[in-house]
Amino acid sequence: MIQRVVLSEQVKEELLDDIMSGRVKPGDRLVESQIAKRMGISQSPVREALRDMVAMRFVEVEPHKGARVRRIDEREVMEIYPVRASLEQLAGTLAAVRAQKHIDELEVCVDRMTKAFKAKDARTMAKWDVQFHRTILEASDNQILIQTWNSLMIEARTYVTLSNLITHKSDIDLAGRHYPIVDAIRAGDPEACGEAMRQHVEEFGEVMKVVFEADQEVTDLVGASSAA
Amino acid sequence: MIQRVVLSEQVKEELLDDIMSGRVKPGDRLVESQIAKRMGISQSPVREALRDMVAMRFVEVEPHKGARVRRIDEREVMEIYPVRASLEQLAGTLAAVRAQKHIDELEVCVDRMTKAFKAKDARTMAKWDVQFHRTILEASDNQILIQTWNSLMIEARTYVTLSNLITHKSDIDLAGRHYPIVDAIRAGDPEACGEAMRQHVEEFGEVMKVVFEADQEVTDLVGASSAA
DNA sequence: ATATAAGCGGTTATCGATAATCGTTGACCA
DNA sequence: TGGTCAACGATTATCGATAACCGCTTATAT
Repeated sequence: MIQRVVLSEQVKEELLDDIMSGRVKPGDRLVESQIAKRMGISQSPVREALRDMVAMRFVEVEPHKGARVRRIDEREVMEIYPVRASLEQLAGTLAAVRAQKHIDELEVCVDRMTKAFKAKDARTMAKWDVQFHRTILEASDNQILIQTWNSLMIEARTYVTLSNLITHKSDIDLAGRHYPIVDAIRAGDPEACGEAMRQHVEEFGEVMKVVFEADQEVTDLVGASSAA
Repeated sequence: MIQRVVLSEQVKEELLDDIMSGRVKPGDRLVESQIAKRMGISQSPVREALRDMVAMRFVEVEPHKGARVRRIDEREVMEIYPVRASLEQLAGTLAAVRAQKHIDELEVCVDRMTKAFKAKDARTMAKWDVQFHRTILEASDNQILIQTWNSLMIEARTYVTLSNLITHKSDIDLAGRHYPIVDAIRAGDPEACGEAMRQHVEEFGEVMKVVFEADQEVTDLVGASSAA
C-alpha cells in the first residue's frame, strides 16, 4: 500500500472532520476496532490518532473504557474568553509594530469576513476571523505564545461559536469590530493595540454569553423531552 | 504479569524521571525498542508514552526518525515569562478574593521557600514556589486557565531556572518577592493582585535574563573548544 | 574524480493476534 | 424479593513479528 504520510495522521484528519462536521457528536464513543475496520487498517494507528486528539482536547479517554468525543459545556466555552483576551492582549502589544507590514493582509481578512457574514457562512467567516487573529499572533514573534494560543483550539471553537452567533444574532456586525485593532497597528501603538485586542475578545465573549443564555431556553425544552 | 496501572503510564513516569534527573539530556535519542527491551516490555506502551510526552513538550519526534529529548534554548525560556505574566495576572485578578481562605497556605509556601533558598536547595525551593503559584491559579477557578498554565510545564522549568539562579545569584531574595501578592490578597484587591503577579513574574524573567547572559560567556568559551 | 544507484544496519510504523478489563446478564441462593 | 457472583460479549492494552523508511556506505558508471 502506497502512502504519503503516516496513517495515524490521516486517521486524525478524518476523525477531526467527522467531529467538526457533526457526523459524530459530543459524547459519542469512538471505538478503536470499529474505526480501524471501517478504514481498512489496523488498530494501532487509530489508537495513536485518538491519543493525539486527547492532547488537542477533542477527545477524552478513560483507561480500559475507551474514547469518546469530548463534551464542551457552556462553562468551558465561557472560561476561554478571559484567557484568550489575556494572551491576545500580549500578542497585540508585542505585534503592534511588526504587524505593520501585514496591514494589507489583515484588511483582506476583515473584508472576507464581512462577505462571509453577509452570506451567513459560518465556516468561511471563522476561517478568516482565525486568520486575522493568527496573523497578529505570529507577528508577536513569541513561539511560546503562539503555541499556547494554538493549544486553545481557537479555530475549531470559533467555528462553533460563529455558527451559533450567526444563527441567533445575525444583526451584529462582527467583522467591523476588528477595525480598532487595525487602526492601532497602523498607528504603531503597542499599548493601544494590546488594549484593542483584549477588548475585542472580551466583547466577543460577552456576545457569546448572551447567545448561550438564549440558547439555553431552547435546550432546556428540547432536553426535557428527549433526555430521560 | 500483575500491574496496577497501564504500562504506558509507568513508562512515562520513568522516562520523565530520567529527564528531570538529568540521566538523559536534551538532544539525546529515545529509541523505542531499546527502552522497551530495557524495561522488559513491548514497543507499544513505550511508543504511547513518548507520544504523550510530546504533548507535554518534553520530547520531540520526527516521523520515521524517532524521538529525542527536547532542547530548550534561551530564547524559549525567555519567551515564557511574558506569557506566564499575562496568565498569572489574570489568575491574580480572578483569585484575589477567593484566595483569601488560602492565605495561611500561601505563607507556608513563602516560608518553606525562604528556608530552601538559604539551604541552596533548588529542587525544594522550586517545589514551594510552584505550589504558591499553583494555589493562586486554582483559586482563579478557571479550568481553562489552569490547564493552559499547566501546559507551560512551569514546574519543570522553574526547577531548572532556580538551579541556575541559586548558582549564579545567591544574593537575591527570591522568596520575599511574594509578599506583595499575599498583601494584595489579604486586601482583597483584584486589580492589585493581578498587577503584583504580573510584576513578580516579569521580574523573575528579568533576573533570569541576566543570569543567562552571564552564563552565555561561560558557555561561549566552553562551546568554542568542544564544539567543532 | 563525481554523481547516481544498490545494499545494509538500525529504527519506526503498522499489522494481526492475544491477554486483561469492563459492564451486563442471568443463574443461584438466602 | 433482593443480593452475590460466574460467565459472556465487547473493547482496550499489550505483545511479537514484519513492512516501510532513513541515513550511510559501497559499488558502478560517466
